[in-house]
Amino acid sequence: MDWTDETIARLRELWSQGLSTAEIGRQLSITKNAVVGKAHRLGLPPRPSPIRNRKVKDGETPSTETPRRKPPTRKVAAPKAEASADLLVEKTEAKPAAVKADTPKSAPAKPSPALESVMMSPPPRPVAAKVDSPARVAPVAPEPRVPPPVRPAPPPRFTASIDRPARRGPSCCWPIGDPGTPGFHFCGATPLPGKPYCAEHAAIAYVKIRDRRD
DNA sequence: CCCTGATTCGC
DNA sequence: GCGAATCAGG
Repeated sequence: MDWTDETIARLRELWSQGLSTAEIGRQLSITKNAVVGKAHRLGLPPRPSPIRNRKVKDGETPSTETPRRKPPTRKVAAPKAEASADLLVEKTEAKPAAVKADTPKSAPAKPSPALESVMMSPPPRPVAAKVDSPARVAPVAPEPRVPPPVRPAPPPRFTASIDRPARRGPSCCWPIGDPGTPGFHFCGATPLPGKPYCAEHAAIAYVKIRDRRD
């Protein structure tokens, strides 16, 4: 994976948006492992893990709770046939679980799974018109759809850090270019009141399905 | 089983 | 530094 500043920026963006690692990976055409790994290396704020923290309480009794970690049976690649009889099994290195005090980070309000699903799942990309469903005529919907892949969610409290347009305040988040190609950016124009897109892109975004009159 | 993120560790 | 393999919880 070529982690250019561009891709990293997008990773951070998607990560901050609360997308799942798998979802980010799909958009970046990489595996979720790569996403998570890179995110950690970048020091991105960890998001609520599905698994419980091995220990959140500092005053726990290690008597019964021993960091029983399964011996990592790495078998990623065929090991070299260097079998030195000298080195025997004797390196039983027990690694105590890191008992670092959890950082008091206030939990960011993350969008509901259902909500983010509804705004992420069916993304007929306005960009990179890839046709995977030939039968995409018009599912019936009296209300304006939100096809753009990027979330129309309100901008997070992060005024900086992420690749927000230079100008502050609301900006059109219509994606310009294909997410995954250099030069990708958001429109950034002044959006319509109450809309995440500018007038130009809102017209595209909120396409009326009832275009077809039969 | 599916999903999720976290961690490890060979490369 | 990278990420597949693996772990582990829901």
